[in-house]
Parts: sequence; C-alpha cells; structure tokens
Amino acid sequence: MPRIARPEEAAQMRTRLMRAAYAAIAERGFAAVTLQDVATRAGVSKALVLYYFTDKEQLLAAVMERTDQVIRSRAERAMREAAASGPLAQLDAYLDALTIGAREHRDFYRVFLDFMSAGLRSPAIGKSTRSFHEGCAALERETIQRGIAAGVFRRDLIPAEASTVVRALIDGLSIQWLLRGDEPFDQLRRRMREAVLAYLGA
Amino acid sequence: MPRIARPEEAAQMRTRLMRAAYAAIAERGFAAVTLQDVATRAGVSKALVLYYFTDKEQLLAAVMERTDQVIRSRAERAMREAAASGPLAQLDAYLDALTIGAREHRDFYRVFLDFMSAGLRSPAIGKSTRSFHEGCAALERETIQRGIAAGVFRRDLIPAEASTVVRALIDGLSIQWLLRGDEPFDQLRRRMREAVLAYLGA
Amino acid sequence: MPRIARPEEAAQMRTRLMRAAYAAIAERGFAAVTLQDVATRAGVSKALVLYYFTDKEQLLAAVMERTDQVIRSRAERAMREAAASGPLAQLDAYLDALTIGAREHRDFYRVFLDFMSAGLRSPAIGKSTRSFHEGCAALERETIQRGIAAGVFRRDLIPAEASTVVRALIDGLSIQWLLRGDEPFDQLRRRMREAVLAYLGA
Amino acid sequence: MPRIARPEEAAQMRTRLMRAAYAAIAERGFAAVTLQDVATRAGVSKALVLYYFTDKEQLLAAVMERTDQVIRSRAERAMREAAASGPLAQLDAYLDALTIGAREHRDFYRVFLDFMSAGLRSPAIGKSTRSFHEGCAALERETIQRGIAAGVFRRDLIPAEASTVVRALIDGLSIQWLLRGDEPFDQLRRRMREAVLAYLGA
DNA sequence: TATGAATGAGTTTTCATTCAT
DNA sequence: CATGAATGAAAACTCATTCAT
Repeated sequence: MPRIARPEEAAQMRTRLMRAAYAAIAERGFAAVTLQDVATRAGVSKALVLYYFTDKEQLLAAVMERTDQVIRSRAERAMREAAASGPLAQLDAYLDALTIGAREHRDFYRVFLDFMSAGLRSPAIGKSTRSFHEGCAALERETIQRGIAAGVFRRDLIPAEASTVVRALIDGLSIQWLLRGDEPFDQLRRRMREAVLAYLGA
Repeated sequence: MPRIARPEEAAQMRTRLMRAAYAAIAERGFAAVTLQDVATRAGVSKALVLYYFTDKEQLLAAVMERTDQVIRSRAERAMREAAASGPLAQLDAYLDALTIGAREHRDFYRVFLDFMSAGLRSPAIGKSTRSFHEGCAALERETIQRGIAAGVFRRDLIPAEASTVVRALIDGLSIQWLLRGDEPFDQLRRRMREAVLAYLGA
Repeated sequence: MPRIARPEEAAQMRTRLMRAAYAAIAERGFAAVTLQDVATRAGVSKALVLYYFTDKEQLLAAVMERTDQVIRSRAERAMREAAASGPLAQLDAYLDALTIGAREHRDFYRVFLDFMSAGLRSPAIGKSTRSFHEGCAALERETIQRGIAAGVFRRDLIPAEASTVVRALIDGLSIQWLLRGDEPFDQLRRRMREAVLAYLGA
Repeated sequence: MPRIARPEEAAQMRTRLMRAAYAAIAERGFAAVTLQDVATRAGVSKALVLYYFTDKEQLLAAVMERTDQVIRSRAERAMREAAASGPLAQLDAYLDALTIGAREHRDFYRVFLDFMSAGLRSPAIGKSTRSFHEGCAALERETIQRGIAAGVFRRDLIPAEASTVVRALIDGLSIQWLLRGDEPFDQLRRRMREAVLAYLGA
C-alpha cells in the first residue's frame, strides 16, 4: 500500500496499470492474465503492480470500476449534449457513445463478458458490473420516459422494464457480433438501433 | 485414448465426467475448474478424467458441445410438439423449453457466459458456442416466419434479423437476471416473453 | 508371472516383447520408453507386458541379456567358422560379425549406450552389460593369443590387457560414429580394423 | 528469464545450479534427475531453478556445455604449459589433465555417458557432446602432429584418424573402468597411457 | 519508489502398476 | 491368457506473493 507521497503521480501509475490490465484482459482473457502480463505491458516490474494494488483481485476490480466510470460518463455527457434535440436524438447519441469504434467495442465486450462471469464469484467485481448495468439502465430510463411523454415511444412501456430490455438488446447483440467475429461493425450499430426503436415502438 | 471395450459404459463414464465438469464450471467458473474438481465431483481419480479425455481442453470442449446438443434438442422437441397449435403457442413452447427452472437456467448461463468468453480464444470451444447460437436462431427463424405468414407478427420483420434480436433478448435478459442474483425466475420468464412479443409486434 | 501352460508360445511372446522393447529403446531412448510403447509395437495390451515380465525393470534387464546372447553367439559362430583360416581371418570374421549393418549397428550402440548407463545404477542390467563386455573380451583374448603364437601380432602383448584395448577401440569408435550421425558405415569398419591391427602390431 | 541486476551473483547462482545438476546426474542418472533433486542439492527452491533456466532441458544442456568448457580448458592449459617439453611430455600432460582423480573421472564419465545418449535425441545436448569430442580431438591432433614431426610417433599416422582413435581409447577404456566399478584408478591411467603410446608407435 | 530474487502452493500431465472380467 | 478400466505417485511447470535492498 503506497504511502501517497506524490498523489498525482501515484494516480497516474494506477491508471497506467489499469489500462495495461484492461488491454491484457481484452487480448488474453480475464483468467489467463498474469501480473507479469500487466507489468510488461505497463513497462514496470511485476512487484510494482502489487505495490499499487494490494493483490491481483483488487487490481482487476479496479479495472472494472474504472471501465464502468469511463464508459458511463462518456454516455452521460453525450446524452446531456443532445438533451435539447429531443428523445430520439438523445437515444441516438447514447447508442453512438456506446459504440464508438469496432476495436474499442470488441475490446470492451471481451473484457465485460469476462467481468460479468467473474462478478458471479467475486463480490468486488460483481459490484462494478452491476453498477455499470444499473447506471446504463438509469440513463436509458430517462430517455424512455421523455420519449413516452413526447409521444414518440409506445404509451404502454414501463420505463423500468423497458430500460432492462434495451440493455438486453445492446448486450445480446454486441455479444453475438463479438462471437461471429467477422460481422461489420456498422451492421451491429444499425441492427442495434433498429431493434431498440422497434421495441420502443418508435 | 481408451480402446472401447464396452461402449455403453464408456459413454456413461464420459457423460458422468462431462456432467461433473459442467457442475464444476457452474460453481467455480470455467477458468478456476481443475481436473481435481471434476474428478472429485465424479467420484473418480484425477487420472481417469484424462483416460477418457485427452486433456483438459478436450474435456471442456466436449462439455459445451454436449450442452449445446442437450439444450437444443430439448427446444426442438418442444417446438415440434407444439407445431400444430400455431406460431404463438410454438414460441411459448420454445421459450419454456429454454427456461425450465431457476437452478438450471442459472447454471446454464453461468456456464454459457464462460464458454462464450473462452470461445473467443479457443476455436474448439468457439465452434460449440456458435453452433448453439446458430441452432437456436434457426429455430427462432422458423417460428417467426410462420408467425409472419399467419399474420400474428409484424409484416416488416426480416426473419434472419428478427431471430438475432430474439436471441439477443433471451441472452441479454438472462444475463441481467443472473447478475442480479435475487430476481425471481418467473419475472425473467414473463419479461422475456413480453419483450419478445412486443418486439415481434404480436 | 505366467504359469507356463504352453511353454513355447510363452517364450515366443517374451521374445516378441523383448524385440519390441529393443526397437523402442533404439528409437526413443532407454529412459523415454514406456510400457505403452512396447505394447503398441508388439501389438498387445500394456497389461500383457507385465503379465510376462514382473515389472518394467525386469523386461529391460531381459532385453539386455538377450541382446548380449544374440550378439555374442553370432560373434562366436563367426569365429568358429573362421578358426581354420588363421588369426587374422578370425579377427576379421569377429569384427565383421559385430558390424553387420549400419542400421543394426546404430540401433545396437544406441541401446548399448543406454544400458551401460543404466547398468551403473541397476545391478540386474549392469550384470548383462558386464557379461557382454567380458564375453567379447574372452573371444578377443583367444584370437590375440593365437595371433601372438602365430607371430602375426606383437610379442609384447599381454592378451588380457590387449583384449581390453581392442574392446575400447570398438566401443569408442562406434560411439563416435554414432554421435557424428552422418559418417559412412564403411569408414567406421575400415577405421576400426586399421586401428585394431595397428594396435596389435599386425 | 531474469533481467540481471547483479550479473556476478546471477552467474554464481547459475553455476551453483549447474554443479548441483551435474552431481545429481552423476548420482542418479540423466533421466532420473528431477528439478527437486537439483534444487535440494543447491539448497534452493524448485522454482528458483526455473527462474534461472527456462526449463529442465535448458538446464541440462547448459550443464553439458559447461562441462565441456571446464574439462577442455583444463586440458588446453595443461598442454600449453607442457608445450616446451616435447610431444611425449605434452601427451602425458594431456592425459593427466583428463584423469585428475578417481572420483572426478567416475562422475565425469557417468555424466558424459548419459549426455552422449541424450544427445542422440536432443540437438542442444548433442551439440555439446560433439563439441567436446571435437575439441579434444583437435588437441590430440596437434600433439600427434608434433610427435610425428619429432619422430617419436609412427610416420604413417594420419593425425585426423589417429586423434579419433586416441579419443576412442580414452572413452572406451574409461567406460570399461567405470562399468567394472572396482578397478584401481591407476590401472586405468597406466593402461590408457600404454594403449595410446602403443597405438602411436612410440 | 521500485525492483530483482526467491518461494510455496497448486495444476496439468505422464506412467507403472493393479484388478475385475 | 488377455485386456480395458482405474488409480497413486511423481514430475514439470506456472504464478501470485513476499522480501531485501
């Protein structure tokens, strides 16, 4: 546990290590990642990883926590910026924020898939994956409510239910795209948008 | 690689080992499963596992392959039996066949989540997860086509696209239910049915 | 331990297994040979090997014992047949009998090298390698004595010493030939003959 | 694969491990040596052995390589020092350098015998045993040439052939001495010297 | 702060050997 | 006689973690 002499540099190093770990998980899979992988990728010694994170589990939990924050705040910002343009534009902005690039999306779902699985056994990690799901659902709920109010979505939707369904579509379609391996990213984006809009009755 | 003297007993033992492995994965996770786990659960020695399966990877690949077969053939049978009762009944039969019990469903998605992830790196396993997805999609496509023809589903659906979406709903909702941990199983079933029907425009 | 119901067939099977073991050692090396190797090569089950030989060590000891007998009796016969033609012809006959073919010689020294090493730790095997060395030395001694008596070899030779040296030449040159891997077999035979004759002062 | 912080200490540890391995091979035989043996003998943990050597094969290859270097450089030095005293003295110096003690010689040929055998299947090890043989042959060749030039050895010797024969005598006699187990070391030395001189026609 | 050195606990895998049929 | 099934013991190797510097 580092005594924080220079807090900023410490935070930088932690970020560097978490990024290295994220990349390592995306490439080799959660279970196969070793501290050596992370250290090598970050250009530091294996021991340093455990200097900044108590143990491997803590590092990995921090990775998911950070991933949750990064992705969700990007989505939030996008929605805020599109708030004035109406529910449909806001929904598009949200979906765009979650699918910014093929490489990024592939890496994210590789990592996320592993974390969801790991979260079933590790409470610390489970907390972050749930936080991500719930955070996203909250954003979706908001847009859905507006859309219902604005009359662009079906009247009979229950926002809490519908947001769960929207989330399921995003996860489910992304996972299939990931497993297929060769499907164009644009097809995923189009399909996701259409499915969500169809479900919402837009 | 045993030369099989009594084929039936050999098949029984293989099944016993695959079941033990399935249970072990559901409980401890794909990556954490050891041959010892499997052996202990099956009540045999560690070495016997490798007598029936060349190595750990082969065993695990066989587990996913068998799981694919078991689940899919159950779904197929259910659909065949409901074929006469119309598309809606057939869809219900299909969904019921995929959600026969809380315990079973939880175990299946725990295992399946892990296998999807593992399949990204191991071709042998990837083959089975894709086979499962494609097999299910084929069944869904069939029902959707009938539903469109019978006028109970939206006209503008493209069966190949719609089956992908239905699959996404089933996977996505199941995963969320799994992660939440405490949600009643009936709620998942109801939500799944409603979401699918809403999407299909029934 | 087989109760010898049909002694001849039992002996045949033992021979078959020893031959298979010999070939396996030549190919894979003494240490790497498994009972499965031997069984597969002999076309029988692994368990049968241990039905005819108490354990692996016994089998291997028997292999060396048999090899000793086969090679030495061949050399003896050759020498007996050449007995009338004088010491030089007898020496040639002896050397020819020990170097009947490249393949055979390579296999024999591969196996013999391993057995010499193994004999350092296993008394049963050591007995056979010593027996081979001593048996050969006896044959050599005999010829040397005749050669000295006939005046074709150096007078100052002490047969017991000289036979040891001749044996060293045969072993040492064969081992070098084996290690080099690509040297023509005829070169070994020529060199061996010349070295022996030079040493004996012929 | 340690990045070396203190190169000297690392080299010391590597040497310590190679010595331990050498002793283990001499005692238990190449094939029977385990990493645990080596570790125990070196007074370190099993894992440390693999910290310094990628795997068991690398360690063993390094042992033979080092043995080759140690023995050959001793022989070279001895010959250099005796260079002024004439070919016969140089030959004696060479033979003395190769037979410095019963214990050492026994260990060396135990190890060497195993390595020769192992070198037939492992190229890395074969390289070292060949290097040893060739290096020794080169030294022998040199002395033989001088001896011929000085008129103390037979005129008709071809140095390249003769060095091979000398090497065969050294190996062959040493192996027999080793197998016999109880023969006085001096007898080996005397016999070796006499056989070599007799062959060279001194 | 940072790291190389060192280790212990665990995992897969191999194989001689036993045993019931 | 012969074999497939089953096992226990041991081996190489991996890796998170600790520690001295």
